[in-house]
Amino acid sequence: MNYTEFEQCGLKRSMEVLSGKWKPLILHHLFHEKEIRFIELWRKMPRVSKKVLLEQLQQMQEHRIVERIERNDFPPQVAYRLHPDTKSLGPALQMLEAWGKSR
Amino acid sequence: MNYTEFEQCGLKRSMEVLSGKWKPLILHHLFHEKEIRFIELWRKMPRVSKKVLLEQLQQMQEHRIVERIERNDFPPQVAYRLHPDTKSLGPALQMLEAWGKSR
DNA sequence: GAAATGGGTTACCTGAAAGTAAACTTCTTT
DNA sequence: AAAGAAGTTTACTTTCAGGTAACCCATTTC
Repeated sequence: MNYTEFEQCGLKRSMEVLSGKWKPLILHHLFHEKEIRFIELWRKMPRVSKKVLLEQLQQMQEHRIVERIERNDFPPQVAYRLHPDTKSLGPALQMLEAWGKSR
Repeated sequence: MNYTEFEQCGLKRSMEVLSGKWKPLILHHLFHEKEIRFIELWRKMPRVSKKVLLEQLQQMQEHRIVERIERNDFPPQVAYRLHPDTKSLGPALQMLEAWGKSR
């Protein structure tokens, strides 16, 4: 019995980085908007606190799911967009979206 | 701002029922084996306790991800297989599997 | 009749995820 | 100078998924 199978399952690894209470919604928005400011995203998701939203985004950044773009304008302007690696997930996520809707 | 969007996001709904520490691995096995006994599944995943494995399976049953088949033989024989509704997820999950492996 | 089997239950514990609330920073507007 | 905006941080609390360990039940085999 090889225990490494545990770590090798690609599905598990994918799900790990995609799951989190607010991540699917973030992905949903980013797939539709291509780039969105932090504050805008927050306005679209008024039930999360800024803190938690930020945490989710930071984790997604570490996992290379999203990219953070900072323009040192004033007022501070930070935007998020999908990381290029994530774009190939589009079709899979669309299927999940449709499947989730139809139940 | 409509809060119901929160509940309507299909991606969120999908992820909710698919995520859980051991569910991706369970899915992985069920997609490969079509039907598998509880004890067999447990042997393939020796790092989960029976209790937790059972919990995951029960949740997946409630969510109509898997089906439970009971044969009242002796010793008790219970098997799990994918629920028909889940089979259409095959392609999406394969993509996630591949994506997860390639990083 | 003792032990093993397969599926499941019970009771209890722990850590990480998520929530709440407030404050900080740097600049702009009034 | 006061107030507000955008992004972030700090500190503290609550919740719950998952973990451990032991036990139950019906039958079979030794």
